[in-house]
Amino acid sequence: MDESAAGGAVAVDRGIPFAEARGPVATKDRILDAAEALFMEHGFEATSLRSITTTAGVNLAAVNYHFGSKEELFQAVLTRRLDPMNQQRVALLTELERRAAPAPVACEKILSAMFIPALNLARDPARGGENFLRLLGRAYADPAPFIRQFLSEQYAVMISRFKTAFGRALPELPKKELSWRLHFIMGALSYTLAGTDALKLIAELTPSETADDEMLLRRLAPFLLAGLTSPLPDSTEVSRALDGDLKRVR
Amino acid sequence: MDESAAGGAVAVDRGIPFAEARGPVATKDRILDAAEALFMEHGFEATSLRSITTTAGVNLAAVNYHFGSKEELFQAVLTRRLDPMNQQRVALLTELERRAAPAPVACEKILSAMFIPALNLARDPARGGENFLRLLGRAYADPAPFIRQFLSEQYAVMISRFKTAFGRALPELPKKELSWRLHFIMGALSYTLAGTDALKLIAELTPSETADDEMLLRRLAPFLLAGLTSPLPDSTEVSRALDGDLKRVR
DNA sequence: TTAGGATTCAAACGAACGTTTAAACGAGGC
DNA sequence: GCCTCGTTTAAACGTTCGTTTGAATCCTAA
Repeated sequence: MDESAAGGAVAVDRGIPFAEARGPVATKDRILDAAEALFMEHGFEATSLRSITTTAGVNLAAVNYHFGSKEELFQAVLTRRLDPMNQQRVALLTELERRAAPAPVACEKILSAMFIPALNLARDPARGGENFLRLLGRAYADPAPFIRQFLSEQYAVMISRFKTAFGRALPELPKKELSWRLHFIMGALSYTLAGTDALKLIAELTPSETADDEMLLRRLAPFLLAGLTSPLPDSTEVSRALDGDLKRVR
Repeated sequence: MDESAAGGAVAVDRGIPFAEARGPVATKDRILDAAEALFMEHGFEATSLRSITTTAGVNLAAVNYHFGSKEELFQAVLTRRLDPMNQQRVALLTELERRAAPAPVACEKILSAMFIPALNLARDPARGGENFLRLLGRAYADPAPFIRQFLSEQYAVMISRFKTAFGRALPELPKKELSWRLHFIMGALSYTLAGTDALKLIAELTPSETADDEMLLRRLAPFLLAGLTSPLPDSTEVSRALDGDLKRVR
């Protein structure tokens, strides 16, 4: 069953194959679209296969037939958009490095290579594309082991490349500090993209404002660039403020 | 049933009440401790009441008897630690404002008033306290409506106070921009505290490093301060880099 | 046209879930 | 002593879940 499913996937991806189109959209794509929307809205655990197949207008057993399991379906939903995005990120960075060589690429350029593919994804006219980033942001924080492992593998190559690039752009910054700042950047990015309504309301931002991914990333990028290029933490004011006030509170 | 549960809670919180202690720890607290640990590890949906009551060593029906429902139990788990933390944040800020008056409190001081109570929570010797921040970070990204609404209400007062303080410290910054930056700060903070293993590994940080909440917040605070106090986004390099490169990629 | 593999379908499976029930328990007050 | 009431207990409730089954259906290739 796994064999047939994998074979079907290859055939579908290559365009109109032999005969598995049912109506305007093939079953597999209908499932992916419905799953993407529902996973995004309710999360992985709270989304049932029955709601997915009902929304997609396909039989309940179709998911297990085409994808094997609910977990594999979730990974397929992520892969469909994540894989091209990360490939585009690496391609952009490679092009930037080629142009700047032998000098290192500037920090703001490297950051833009991370953000532009995310922007393109946010503007994908394909159904659900404009909200996919929310699903991605939520997946980052999901405790399910299979999701965490999947994301680790998906991002490993890209993060490694960007870390090297940032290291060249910021030679004076210790490697460990760079690791932390990259961690913070990925955190702020994914959290912001997840766009939970809870804290949106707290920040007194209207839904129409938070729904505009492009404006969101345009504001986030300078914010993160400032943090990334800031002086070492031990010599800044907050650390001293923490030191002074902690003694008083403890 | 709700009445009796509420009455029991008050009695327990006041110390050793009439006669509801069963062993060293009362039933309600045993449930809260077990629920906190399991919710933290598996999330809300993936944690069953049976696993909680088994871990706590109490009867399955005890949760519905004492808390009413699984959702109310989750809120009780959060409230137990979140309420004191946010109250401490507001108290710290109030004290800072009293000392600085009539001048505005400096940004780094305001930030420290947000971070110090989180640090104290991370170091709480009470069982599970050191890992509670992870649960909190995950709750931020949870799509369940009752969680989002609960967090909104819990944070509304505190965020409003801090937003006003930041507004005084950064008078030249437009209100809208400040809202966004606060949103980014809350995002980076909660995401970092959630501490998903997936991206930890990506950042090549060892588990022992990421488990140290104090060091984590000490590195995060300067990072966020730099972003908070950075120049307006439209005049920075990233925005221009985005403008230039976007045309090429699109 | 026919054989055969891929796909769809209705139905059911067993397990796990949150919640409810009614009886049993245990300590204090009259 | 018995009655009361908060609490605990074992058992079962009804529902929903992901997955499996086996026959029906469709399309292509021979």
